[in-house]
Order: sequence, then structure tokens, then C-alpha cells
Amino acid sequence: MIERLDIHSAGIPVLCRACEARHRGVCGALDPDQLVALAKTSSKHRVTSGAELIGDMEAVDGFSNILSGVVKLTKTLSDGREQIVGLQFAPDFLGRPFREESALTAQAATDVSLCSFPRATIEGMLKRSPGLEHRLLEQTLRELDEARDWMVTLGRKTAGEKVASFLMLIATYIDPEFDPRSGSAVFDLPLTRAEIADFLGLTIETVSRQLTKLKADKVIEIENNRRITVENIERLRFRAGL
Amino acid sequence: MIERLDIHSAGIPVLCRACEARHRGVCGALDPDQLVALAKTSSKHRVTSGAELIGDMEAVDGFSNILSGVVKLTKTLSDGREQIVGLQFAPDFLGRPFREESALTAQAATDVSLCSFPRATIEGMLKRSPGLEHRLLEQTLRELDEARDWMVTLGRKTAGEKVASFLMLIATYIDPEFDPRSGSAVFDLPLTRAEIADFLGLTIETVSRQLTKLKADKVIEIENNRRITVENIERLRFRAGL
DNA sequence: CGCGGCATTGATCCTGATCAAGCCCCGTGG
DNA sequence: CCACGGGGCTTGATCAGGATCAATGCCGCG
Repeated sequence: MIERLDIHSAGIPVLCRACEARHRGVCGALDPDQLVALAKTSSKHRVTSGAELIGDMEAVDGFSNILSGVVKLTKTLSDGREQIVGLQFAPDFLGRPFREESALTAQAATDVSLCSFPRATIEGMLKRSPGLEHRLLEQTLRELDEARDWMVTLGRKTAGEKVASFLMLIATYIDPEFDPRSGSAVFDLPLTRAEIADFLGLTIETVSRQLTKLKADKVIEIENNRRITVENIERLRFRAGL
Repeated sequence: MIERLDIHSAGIPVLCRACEARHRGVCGALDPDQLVALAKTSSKHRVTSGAELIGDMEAVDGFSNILSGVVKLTKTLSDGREQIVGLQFAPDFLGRPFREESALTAQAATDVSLCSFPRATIEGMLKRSPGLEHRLLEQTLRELDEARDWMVTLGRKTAGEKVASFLMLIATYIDPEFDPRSGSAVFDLPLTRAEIADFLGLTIETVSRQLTKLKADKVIEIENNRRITVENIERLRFRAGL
């Protein structure tokens, strides 16, 4: 394949060619010139599970696109109680323009690869490129919807429904070939039991019990504590409280 | 006062002159010409407590600025369990561009006055005026922060902390002369006990018991079931789990 | 006066938290 | 090869915070 003849790649930085963020993510709002400018100051890198991306220790300053992996956003009460307030998957945009992050920590839940840019680059582009801001608004609206859905789960669902809801959520984001009508899904949990508990407002023991109950009821299978198989997604959805 | 000489009002529609949304709300992003265009198709009106603004019954199509009053956003599970996922106060913007509202209902919690525009007007202006979209992004980011704060409350706080957190929230939004350092606040609850329960993921009885406990502990006073006086805000903040 | 909508209060129940072993899987070092 | 240890997970026993069920109180209003 001769790159210079490929109209779709014309003028697009090598760094960005295969990047999902260019299609579904915020970079989709940029024209080739802007991509080139952005690519000059951007860098790909990987971090391992547990690394802190935003928070007290600013491991990664500025902003990033998530290229792969799962990032968890947590809030901590002064006495140590924790709540995960969001999960981000590729190609989500990570970082908050126009505002110092509130008391929020972003941590890699799995190994994660990122494409990062300095704060100034993005903020400059936001000013000049309304399309970029529009994408950001769309992502923010989506996150707001997700946060509100989760508020219902936290406030009004039982432990069993919470765990089932969590599995539904992961299935839709993670299963490589998830097809809602296929009726089944297989995926690896990106979180430990303790993290799931922090996401659901439960304890580790309750999460464990509910998972074994789902297994006992043949709604899911569990391999190696991590790999989940859902035979019939509809049964799981039902257990999630619809 | 001779209006035409007032430079700040020059060319500004009468409808908008005194409107708070023009300062702190989304309309602040518009220049006088745009305000005029918007005012042509906008209309002020009031609705009474309980009216449904967005949802199955679209009482108000399009978008609105809240001029006064409190609007609650609720989600309902298929079996009837309800969760309030947000409260909106003047001069918040109400309505969701670029997307059919998810399964979300907006209802007047108190009597509310609104300034409404048809959907097409706003969407057109959003396309042409990046400043407007920027304001919208800012409000959305703020709502996202609030939603995430509330997730911590729902997932990790005790009933007592939840009720105290709710009072803190209302105090900061409602008390006409709330000053964080004054140390005290007086306000009317905009929600019934049942609504507070739906906001906090509790039952009506638990809300009632926690309120009487706060009263017994001299953290608050209650008049007429509605009017709350907080002598010492710091003590309340402490009860909210910091 | 009596009714209906909210709110408080009390008694009891039950879901999920807490406390406490013990297991499984793996990596490490003897 | 096995012993050891530790992290993550499961399982069991008990406890307790809120839910649920039920009665009663408080007002405003027709």
C-alpha cells in the first residue's frame, strides 16, 4: 500500500493513522492540519494497572485519549471510604479543561495505553476549533447520563441487582464482539472484587456472594475469578432490575 | 431612568433586561442581536409545583431557562422505584440538545417560572455561536461534578450523613443570603419528605427520623415542617461526613 | 366538623455489613 | 519438588442500620 495515494490518510500523522480516537473520539473533530499540530506535542505511552493518572500525584499532566484499557475515577471521603464514580474506556477523553479537577482521582484499572498532550495545546485548540468543543460536550453529556443511571443503581437497587447491573455495563463495553441481540457475552472483569464493591457501594463479601448466587442460578459462569460468560443476556438484564 | 441612555441595556430585549440567565446563565454568551432573535421566539411562563416539564408528557417542548423555583430530575425503574438524579435552580438551563432525553423526567418541585424557546431556535444558535455551546459545556461539567458528588453520598454515606448532606446542598443553593463564612443559614425545603427520600435513596420514615435527630442534637431547627434554621453550618457539615 | 395529605413515632423484620476462618492460585526460595 | 506466604476470593456466623408495617399526630380546607 502506497501511503501517499491513500486519500484517507493524506496528511494524517502516522501516530494517528490507526487511532480509534480519530474516529469515535475527540480527535475526529480535527482536520489534518490540526492533527499534525496536535501530534507534534503528543506522545503515546502505556501505564500499568494501578498507576495514578490524575490526582494528588499528577503522573500524566494535561490530557489524554485512552487507546486501550480501563480507567476508574474515584472519590474518597476524608475517613477513607471510597466510591468509584465512573469508568472510562477507549476512546474516551481523559482530563478536564477549564477547571482544576475536583477531588477526583483517575487510576488505571487495567494496563492502559494513552495518547497524551500538554494542557496548553488542547486549551488552545478548544478556543479555535468549535468542533472539538462539541465533541467534548457530547462526551460530557454521555458521562452525565451514565452517572445518572448509576445514581439509580446506587440509590434504589438491591445488592443482587447492583451486581447484575455492573456485569451488564461491563459486557456492553468490554466484550470484543458483543452484540445485544446475540444474546450472549464473554469478557474479563477489569476490576477486582474490592473495586467492584467500591463501584457499587457494597462490601467485597456481598459482591462475592451475589456473584456466586448468579453462578448458582446459571445466569453466568465464572472462570479464574475473572472471566465471565453470560449465556443469556436477557436473564442477566432481568436480574439487573430492568 | 431613561432606558435608551443606559449603555448596558442598549438593544437588549425588555424580556431579558432583568433576567438572571443573561448574567450567570447561558444567555450570557449571546450578543444583543442574538438576544433579540432569541427573544422573538421565547416566552416567559410559570408552572405550579408538580407540573411535568420534560418526560412522557412534553408539557414544555424545546428548552428553557429556569428563572425561579426548583426543578427535580427523576428516573424511574420499571417497577416504580424512583430516584431523583438532579436538582436544578435558577438560572440553570433545562433541556438536552442533540439527543432525545433518556428515560428522565423533569418536574417542578416548587412553583417555577421559565423562559422557553423552541428546539429549532436553540439548535440553530448553537451551530452559529460557539460561546453558547461553551456555556452549555460548562453547565454540563458542573452537573457532572454534582452527579458524581452525589454518587459518593448515595453509595458510601449513612442515612444521617445523607440527610445532613442534603441540607448542606439546599442551604448553599437556596438561602437568599447564604454566606459560607457567616456560619448560619435559613431556608425552606423545596422538597417533601418523600422527595427527599427519593433523592437520598432512603425511605420517608428514615428521613423523618434523621431530621428529628438533627433537631434533637440542636444542629437544626424546624418550623412548619418546611423552614429550616441552621445555627452553625460547620456542625452540619461535620454531620454530612465532611 | 371531618376529611385527606403530609409527617412523626414505634415495633419488628431483613438485607447487607461486620467479624472471622479458610481456600485457591501463584510466585518465590529452599 | 515442595514449603511457604500472600493476595484475592469465598464462605459462614452474627450484628445492625434502615426498611417495612402500623398507628397516630398535625394542619389546612371544604
